Amino acid sequence: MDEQPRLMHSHGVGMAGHPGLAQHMDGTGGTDGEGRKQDIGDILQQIMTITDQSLDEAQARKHALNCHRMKPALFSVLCEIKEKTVLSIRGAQEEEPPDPQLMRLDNMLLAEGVSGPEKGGGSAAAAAAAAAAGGVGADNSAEHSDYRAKLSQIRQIYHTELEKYEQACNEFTTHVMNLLREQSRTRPISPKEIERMVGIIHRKFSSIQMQLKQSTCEAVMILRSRFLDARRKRRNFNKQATEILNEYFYSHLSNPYPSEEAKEELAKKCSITVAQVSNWFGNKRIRYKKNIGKFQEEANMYAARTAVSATSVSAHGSQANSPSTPNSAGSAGSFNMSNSGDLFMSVQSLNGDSYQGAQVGANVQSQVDTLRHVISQTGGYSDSLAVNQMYSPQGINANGGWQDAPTPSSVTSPTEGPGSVHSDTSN
DNA sequence: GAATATGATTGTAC
DNA sequence: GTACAATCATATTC
Repeated sequence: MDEQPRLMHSHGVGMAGHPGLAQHMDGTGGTDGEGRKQDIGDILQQIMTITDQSLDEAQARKHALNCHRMKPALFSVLCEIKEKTVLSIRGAQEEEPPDPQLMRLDNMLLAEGVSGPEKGGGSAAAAAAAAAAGGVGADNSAEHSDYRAKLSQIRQIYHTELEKYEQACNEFTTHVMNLLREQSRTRPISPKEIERMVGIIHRKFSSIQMQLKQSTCEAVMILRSRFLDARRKRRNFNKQATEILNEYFYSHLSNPYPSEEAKEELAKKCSITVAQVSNWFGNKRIRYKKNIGKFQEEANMYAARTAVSATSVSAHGSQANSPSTPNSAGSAGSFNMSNSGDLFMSVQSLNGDSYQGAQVGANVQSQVDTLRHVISQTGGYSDSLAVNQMYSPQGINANGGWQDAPTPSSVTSPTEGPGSVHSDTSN
C-alpha cells in the first residue's frame, strides 16, 4: 500500500490521497461498512456484466462508474493488484537473444539477394549453380534471365508484403497505444506497460514476418531447384558432340576408357564438361554391353568411318589423331576427329579373310581390330575371325566387362601386351 | 500419349 | 576416386 501514491501518480490519474478499497471494506471507514460492501458488490457486478451490454449501454455504464463515489477506492485496489502483476512479469521482460532461425532466414535472403540491396544476386546464384551443374555456358543465358526475373518477382513480393506487415504493425501499435492511453484514465496503466505491450505486438508481427521470410526462402529454394537441378534441365548433346563421342567409343571399343587427357580433349571438342564425358562413356559402356545387337549398326558405321579416316590420314603419313587412350603409347598427336566422308570401307571388305591390315599400316590395323571386335561381339563374323588369327577376342569378357580385356585398344598400338589396364581403373 | 533414347544421379564394390 | 548398375527425369520419336 505504501506504493499506491507513486503508482497512481505515475498513471497521471490524480488519485493520490484517496483511501484504499481495503479501508472501505475493513470496517474502519465508519459504521456504514455493510452498505459500502453492498455498493462495491454492485459496482463489481456492473463491471462484470458490462461486456454483455450494447455499446451505448456500456458507454453509459462506464461513465456512471467513472463518476461513482467508490471509484477511487476500486482504482487503488486495481493499482495494487497491477503493481504485483507487473512485479511478477518483470522477470519475463528481459531482452531476448536474437532468434537463430530468424538469423538464418535473414542470412539466406541476404545471400540470395532477396533482402538487402539489389545486387544481381540472382544472376550470381544462377551462374554458380549452373557451373555446379556443369552445364554448357552458352545456352544458360536465357535460363539465367528467367531465373533472375523470377527471383526479382519473389523479391518484389517479399518487399511488398514486408512493407504491408510493417505498416500494419505500426498502425496496430498506434491503435493499441491510443487505446491504452485512453484506458489509463480509468485503469492504472504505466508507460512501461504500454512499452511492454508494444513489445508484444512487435514480437507477434515479427513471428508473422518470420513466416513470410520462411515462405520466401522456400520459394527461392524451389526456384533454385527448378532451375538448377541438372536432371530437370537435361539437354541432349548436340549431334556433333555425340558423333565425336561415338567415334571415340567405337574406335576404342576394345577399351573404351578414355584417359583424363582424352576426356578433357573430348570435353573441349564437344563443349561439355569432363564429368559429362565420363557420364557419357559410363552410360555408353553399360548400354552397349547390355544390348550389343542394338548398337551393331552404329558400331559398324563408326568403326568403318574411323577406319576410313585413319586410312586417309595414314596415306598422308600421319598418325591417327583421336584422343589417346591411356595405353596408347605414342598417340599424343593432335585431336582431330574429322570424318573423311565417303570413302566408306564396307564391312564386307573387312570380313576377316579378305582384309589385310598390313596394307594400311598400324593405324588402320587398329580400326580393323575394333571393327572386328564389333563384328565378333555381334556374333556375325566370329567364325571367320576365329580362324583368322589376326583378331584375338578382347574387350568384353565372359562376365560382360571390359576390365579383364587383355589388350586395351589403342589407335597406335593395337597389339599391346596383356598386362595393360585402362586408366579409369588405374587409380 | 506411349515408347524409346539419353544425360544425370545414386549406391555399391573395388 | 572410378566404374558399374540401377534408376530417375527429361527429351525425342512415332
